[in-house]
Amino acid sequence: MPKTLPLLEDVSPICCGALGNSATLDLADAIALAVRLKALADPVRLQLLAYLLAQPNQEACTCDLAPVVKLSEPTVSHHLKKLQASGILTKERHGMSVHYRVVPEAIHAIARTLDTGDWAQPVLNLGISSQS
Amino acid sequence: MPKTLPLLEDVSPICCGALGNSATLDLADAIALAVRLKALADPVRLQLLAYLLAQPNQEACTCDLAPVVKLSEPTVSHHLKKLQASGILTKERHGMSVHYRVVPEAIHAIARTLDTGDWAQPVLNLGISSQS
DNA sequence: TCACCTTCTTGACACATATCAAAGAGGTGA
DNA sequence: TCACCTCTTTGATATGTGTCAAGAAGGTGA
Repeated sequence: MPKTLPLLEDVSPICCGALGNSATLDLADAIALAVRLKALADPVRLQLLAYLLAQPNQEACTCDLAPVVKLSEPTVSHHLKKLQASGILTKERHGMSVHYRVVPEAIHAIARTLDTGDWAQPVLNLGISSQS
Repeated sequence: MPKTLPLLEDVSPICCGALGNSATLDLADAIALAVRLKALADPVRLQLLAYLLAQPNQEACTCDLAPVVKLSEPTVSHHLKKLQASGILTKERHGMSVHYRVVPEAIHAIARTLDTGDWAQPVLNLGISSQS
């Protein structure tokens, strides 16, 4: 304890309102929302989503997506897995290839959550599965 | 070149539609949106925002905010700086203390961008200043 | 000027994440 | 079975990020 000042817990601040510590967002809820936002908060993943949204069925396979973002297929696979784990994409095998499809409700749910400020809401029960 | 297979650029995929590479989201726009989402995509910053939104004027000073998230003041200052740099908060000196205030339009703009899928839009001209 | 308060910056550290090459896994078709 | 295709996992590396202690910066009041 090298300081002579009291610890943070021992003294109440003088400066402002000293508002009654009304924590309005539980840490668990904050983490749940942050995980979904973090899945979106990457330029590569946004580009992948934009491309998928522009497709007729909002779906495409990995080999089509890699050229879109000009990255290696393992890297794209990593990003797709992350989006799928957050419930923003679903995946489905079609013969040799795997089709990823956008779940628009997932994106809308995140947008609505941000818009209304109801951040303690469950956002939408998106399963948050690890992978298929 | 240890592989005998042709490079990705040399061969067109056979699997799916071989859709004409219609890049729908420019990399610069993707980065711009990702920066804003990344500012939101942190549990601590979400808790800080939720607390600020619950205050009468949607503002508070640093010394009030540190206890809310139970972190040191330098750490909270770092998070507030990040939110301010993304245009989500504004800062203002009041005597000794500094008041941070939410810019609701900034959050609404991000939500609307996600909701409409117009990700190449400028989101809102939030200045994205480094700091004051 | 001095003591004090609030806030920010710096430096250091641990941890998370983006990326690729290489190899493995799962499927198709001869 | 074998060759081939698509996709994923693993291992390694580089970069980014959250955190704190220590000290500096900016302001107040005596």
